[in-house]
Amino acid sequence: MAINHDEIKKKFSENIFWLSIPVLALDIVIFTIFNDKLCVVLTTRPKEPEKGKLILPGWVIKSGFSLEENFDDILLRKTWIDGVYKEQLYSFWESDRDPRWHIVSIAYYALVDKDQFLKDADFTKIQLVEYDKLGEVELGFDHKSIIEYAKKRLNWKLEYTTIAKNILPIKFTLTQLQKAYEIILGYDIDKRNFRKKIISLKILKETGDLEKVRSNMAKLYEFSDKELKIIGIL
Amino acid sequence: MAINHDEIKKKFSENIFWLSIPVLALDIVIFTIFNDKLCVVLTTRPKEPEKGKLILPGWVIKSGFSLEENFDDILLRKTWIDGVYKEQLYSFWESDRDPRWHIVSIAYYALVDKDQFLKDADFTKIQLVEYDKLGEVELGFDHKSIIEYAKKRLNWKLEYTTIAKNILPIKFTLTQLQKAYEIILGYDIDKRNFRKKIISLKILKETGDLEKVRSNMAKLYEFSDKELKIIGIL
DNA sequence: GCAAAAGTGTTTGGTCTACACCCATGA
DNA sequence: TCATGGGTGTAGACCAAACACTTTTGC
Repeated sequence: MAINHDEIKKKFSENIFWLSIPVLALDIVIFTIFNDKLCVVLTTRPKEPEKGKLILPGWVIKSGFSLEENFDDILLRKTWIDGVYKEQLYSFWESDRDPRWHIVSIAYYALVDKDQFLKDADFTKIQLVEYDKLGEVELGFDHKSIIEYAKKRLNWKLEYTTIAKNILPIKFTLTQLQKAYEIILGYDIDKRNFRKKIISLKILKETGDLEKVRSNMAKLYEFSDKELKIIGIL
Repeated sequence: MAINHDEIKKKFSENIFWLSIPVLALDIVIFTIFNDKLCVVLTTRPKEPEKGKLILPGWVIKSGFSLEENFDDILLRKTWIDGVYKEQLYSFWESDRDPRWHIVSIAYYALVDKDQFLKDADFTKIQLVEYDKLGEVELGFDHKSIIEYAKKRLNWKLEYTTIAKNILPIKFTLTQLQKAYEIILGYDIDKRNFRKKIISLKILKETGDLEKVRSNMAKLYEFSDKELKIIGIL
């Protein structure tokens, strides 16, 4: 990769650098399950253009810090959430965001358990919007399509990996797990088949603890592997 | 996404802008099958740092053109290849590439049929390296890990989509198709099962043409759908 | 006549799907 | 006593994997 340093320096000196290369931003699609609905964390755009519309938490990427570090920094400053599962999604060309320069947005998506989210989140800065009701709100820039892209990836990851653990508490019942799948994927799953399949995959281990659910005691499980495993779940 | 224009402008005026945001580059992993081997297109880094090492074709992204347009431009200028199947792979933080600024590389991978490749490519600028022999050459920057990442994605796409058409000529025999799968995936496939499966998926149609292969006549097929289809192949 | 590649079916084992009832207990 | 959710097994359909021989013709 040959970078023409001289040309870039020349453009600097002419103060037109900001026209010749795009600015890099990082936007985050944070999913959580709240009130049995899949929700997305959004914030309100404070200034023109698109002032007042809902947008994804994001910011300009700073040099000197890796993408991961930029992610953590943006997440913390924008939402006060700390330490979530994250994955890079795609880089989008957002040419219309600002007339003065072009922006490339590196989009990430993140999953967070509701309880951790409620504990940490700063609701003066952010709000939760149900995924199924995104059509009813006004989203800024092309953030709607970024969220839809993230949702597709999430669906796929649910079906083929153990990613579900990142949207659940550490210990959970099989019914909770199944419900998370049904909420996100949007269809019902047969209870017996689901349990048989999950158990046969040996991705969970019993914690030994029980939780009282209404009247019965339900076994609490946890994922036996800390790492994400690629394995056909459904 | 709140961009702090004032802050950025201030940094411009101080001429330290190039320290505060990273430069965006685009690198391309081009795969083709040559001599029954999966190969990658590489070029030689012409200057320091990493001078003389093999690197992926790439260049700094220009504002004013979309990522796609930047891709086409870089591909054409660097290899003289025109019009290939491409897909965005991942964005990598390449902090060590140049001490003076940080680079984010948006990596793409591309597939090209050998014949189109040979017709177009400018071999004074590029060369082919067998994927399995990448360990024997010196690759610059972190391009080895980018290529490995691309290979994983390619494997997955082969198994679950009709992407194979982009590395084959338009018309091909079932044996050619099977061979492409074996070369890329790296293991043998049962001929009868492969044919049964492929035919049952109805992703191919007979062209009516035959090709003389040694002594027998083999039916030539083509993909019936122009678009990439997501469907479990293997 | 032999090497090389095309083409073609069947059996078997495993996996997925559909489906229904009992139990415990809090209200 | 009833509403709620936990927990369990089986039969049939479908799919994947293993496996071998005949045909053609260039050399």
